[in-house]
Amino acid sequence: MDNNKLNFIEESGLFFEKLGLTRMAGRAMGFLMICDRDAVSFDDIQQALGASKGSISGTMKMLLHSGLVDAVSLPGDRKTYYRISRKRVGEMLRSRMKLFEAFSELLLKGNSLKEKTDETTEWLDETARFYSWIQTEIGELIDKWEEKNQR
Amino acid sequence: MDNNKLNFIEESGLFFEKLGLTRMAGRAMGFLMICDRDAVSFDDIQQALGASKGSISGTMKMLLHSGLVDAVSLPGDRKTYYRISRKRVGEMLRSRMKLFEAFSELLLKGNSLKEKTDETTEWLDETARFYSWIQTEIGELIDKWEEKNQR
DNA sequence: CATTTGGTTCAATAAATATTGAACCAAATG
DNA sequence: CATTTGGTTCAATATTTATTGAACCAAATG
Repeated sequence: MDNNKLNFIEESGLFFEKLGLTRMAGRAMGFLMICDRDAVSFDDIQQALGASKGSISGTMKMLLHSGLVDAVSLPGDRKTYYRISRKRVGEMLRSRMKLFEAFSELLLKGNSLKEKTDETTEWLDETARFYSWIQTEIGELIDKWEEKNQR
Repeated sequence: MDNNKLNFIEESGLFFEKLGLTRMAGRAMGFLMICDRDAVSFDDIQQALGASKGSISGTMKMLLHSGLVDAVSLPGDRKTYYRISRKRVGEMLRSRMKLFEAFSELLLKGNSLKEKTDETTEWLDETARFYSWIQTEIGELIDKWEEKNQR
């Protein structure tokens, strides 16, 4: 494969690793992005990434589970093909928003354990309100985008 | 220490671990949140978390570097004290927005490597525009919050 | 019903990361 | 200027996580 493409795949690996996926999953995403094939088989991916079957099997399962990738099957073909999920663009971010709500809750729980009222109390409270608020607002932004970019 | 507090500290450890910090750094954040002391010394933290000096040293350095924690010094006292950063609430999120811009750029780079125009091309383009757009919008939301919650 | 295909599973291993603990250092104190 | 304090540094170790590869399995094919 073209060297630029190989570099891109590695770059993608490192990027998704920063988001908490494995490097291999990030590579697979990178490959799916640029491979110029509509549906990519297990074998194609294994070849392209030069990894073991076991590793690809685990990787694709986690990408499917996380919703980043869809499986596609074709009639008269036992292989499973993979492609980047075609669900609405904001879905990925929407699911990340759950973390914000969880953060907000953690902060409130922290506050409830405090025995003194001080500047930290205030910080905990404001930060909790901030994350809870902005998570809702971001949800609305996502809706707005999706309405405008209707399928 | 109270058992609820110890549990909270562990919970905080796990939460921040999900965000990509170390568990120990998350524990330190948890402790700083609920310790009911304005300034907490290295030694206090080490005691509370039952870890080695080396581990606490590295942990506090990374929390300082990431901007989550501030160092405080007191006149006539050589110790360094630590507390949760008092910078504006949205700063933490604002810095995360750089990831969105980076994601957008990764997607565009991917697109530039494609040789065919297909549904993936479209996805890459729309998703890149989405993340770039929403990152700006979120920046504005943060501004709005900070204006309303003026210090 | 034997063989091939398209994987999955899992124990072993490799690689990456976090933690310890001892040695060390600079600044403050006696 | 010797000692104490408040750490830092770093090699060794422990822990966690990812990857391999061989054994395995079910469904499709011959």
